[in-house]
Amino acid sequence: MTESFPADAYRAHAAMQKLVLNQRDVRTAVAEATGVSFTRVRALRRLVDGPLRMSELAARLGWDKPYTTIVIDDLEQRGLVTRTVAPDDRRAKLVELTGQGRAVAITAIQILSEPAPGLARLSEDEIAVVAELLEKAAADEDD
Amino acid sequence: MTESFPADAYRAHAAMQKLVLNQRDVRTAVAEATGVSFTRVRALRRLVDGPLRMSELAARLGWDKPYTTIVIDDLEQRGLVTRTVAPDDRRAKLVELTGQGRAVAITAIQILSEPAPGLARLSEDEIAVVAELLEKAAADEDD
DNA sequence: CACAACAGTTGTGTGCTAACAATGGTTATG
DNA sequence: CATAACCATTGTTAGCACACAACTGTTGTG
Repeated sequence: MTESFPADAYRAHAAMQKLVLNQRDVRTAVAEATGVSFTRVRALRRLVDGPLRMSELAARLGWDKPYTTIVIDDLEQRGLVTRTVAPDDRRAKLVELTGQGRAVAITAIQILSEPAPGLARLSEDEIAVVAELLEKAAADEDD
Repeated sequence: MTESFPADAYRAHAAMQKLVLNQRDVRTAVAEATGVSFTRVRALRRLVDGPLRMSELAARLGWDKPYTTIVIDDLEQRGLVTRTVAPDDRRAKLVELTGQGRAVAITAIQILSEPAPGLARLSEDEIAVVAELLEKAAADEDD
């Protein structure tokens, strides 16, 4: 935490913030495009690789179980996920995307992965350099 | 909007998102460190360069006036800003940071400008290159 | 089979982020 | 000087993002 970065690190970080956080808040953009709040979209995104139990989902999203129930209730009512009893444990429920839910998740992913317009100011070679270096820096966890 | 970026732009963007959005949400970190919600801190940050009228502040933050009133009420009660009648127009109020309010704003700015830990994985020369290129890409508006 | 451990739900409550309509006081304009 | 335009506030309403306690039903264990 007290790593004492070189001044360029602060410049780079500030520039990244501008590029990533600029266009009137990504969360708002996702929510408007999908009609689902960003937090709920996070849940949908977690499910694209396959169904999860409520408790698994809660753990990965960092939510407590009651809150997860509320969110999934809402998504189920909207027809974006289904809840079925787990075959191996009647206590557990498997939450799974519907076709519609998958479509919403994909829309969100596309919006989130759309590069910041400012990157167009760089040449292809420059972008390649940036991509290379930043990927080295970001070898971490996920959202 | 349909600019068709090279694949590296997507890679760079994804890496930036990881770096910027990783550490358990900057907004939460700021709120916890200052005891003031991130949205309210935004108002404080707008005031570091000098007092503003309510309507000015509202316009710059993209809020409507009633909501701005609520936020400033709260900040005033906490002793972070003062409200005084504008000398040239008795309808208008000038909102100004107190010493304490300025301290909160500065704390927030420091947290927000702290580089992502992952950047430590790059050499000083690499960071310099990244800073150079990203600043070229981010020649835009503000928060 | 009693009982602890676990999965999920319900219920309650809090704070934040707004939006909109209506109102009162102040300034500019015809 | 009447009236429109403007500044800020109050009041109302609503959705969202959680947290915690208590409860039902299910599974595993001694």
